[in-house]
Amino acid sequence: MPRSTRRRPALAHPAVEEIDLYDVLHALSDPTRMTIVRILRAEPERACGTFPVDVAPSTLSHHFKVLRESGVINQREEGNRRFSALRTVDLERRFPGLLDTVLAALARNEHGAELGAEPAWHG
Amino acid sequence: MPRSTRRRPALAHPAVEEIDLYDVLHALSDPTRMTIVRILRAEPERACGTFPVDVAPSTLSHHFKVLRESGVINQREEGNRRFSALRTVDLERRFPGLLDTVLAALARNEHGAELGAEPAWHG
DNA sequence: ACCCAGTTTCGTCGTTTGTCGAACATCGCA
DNA sequence: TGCGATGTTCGACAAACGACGAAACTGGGT
Repeated sequence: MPRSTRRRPALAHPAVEEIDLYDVLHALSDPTRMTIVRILRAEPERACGTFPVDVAPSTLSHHFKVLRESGVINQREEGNRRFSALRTVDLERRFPGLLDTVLAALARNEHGAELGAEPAWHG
Repeated sequence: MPRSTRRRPALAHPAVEEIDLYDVLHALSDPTRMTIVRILRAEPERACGTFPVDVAPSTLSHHFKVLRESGVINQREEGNRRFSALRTVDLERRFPGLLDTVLAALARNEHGAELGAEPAWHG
């Protein structure tokens, strides 16, 4: 039977020129996915199951799919596991500075609310 | 009766420190809202009804609400009209470089797909 | 051959989103 | 006082989203 004959369908990744800004922004507008991205920036690659996010495996798989199809991450299969990596070069080519700026904003989003605000300001 | 006695409820705007990154990214992940933001960057202020977006007034009102409550725009009432303005200073204070980077990315998102791609590349 | 560990796919559920039309409110003007 | 212009609020609706569990698939041991 098509046991090892049938190849698993290749993982769909958009080409660099096809990465859509709205898809990227939507992908990044979810805390779980943003956590994945933040972790992924520190390491070149990481297996799916090793992310410290508190959701069911199927949910995690869904988030990886969103990230992959939006062009934010690249997924590579190795044996049983699936490794994910940030498409930093591609993203930088398509939308220069976007990833770094968003990740810098993320850092400010977390501990920035209480600290570091000058007196008061309207604008 | 409370005709001019009752004040209209003040428009809710988040304080600078309370602007949430996820709300901002979500607000910017919609084409209609992004159009509003792009137009608003060119002019200091603009009345709601004067935006060349092809949606019903109620839909437009909804989008303005999303933009306002996420902290992207400021709305000011003047007589009958409601004027909107980008909170560029606040956004720059909260998330430095974010707005400019996203708007630059938007320009590339539109005419960038066909042009300017070197041979080919995987990453 | 078997089973286990790692992941995805499928179906479902409740919530949110974007859209609209209709009704309501407010202001300025005749 | 009434009318028109400008916007909002209130349902309604389909589509998409995030979450889950159950089932299925894959590859590596035993």
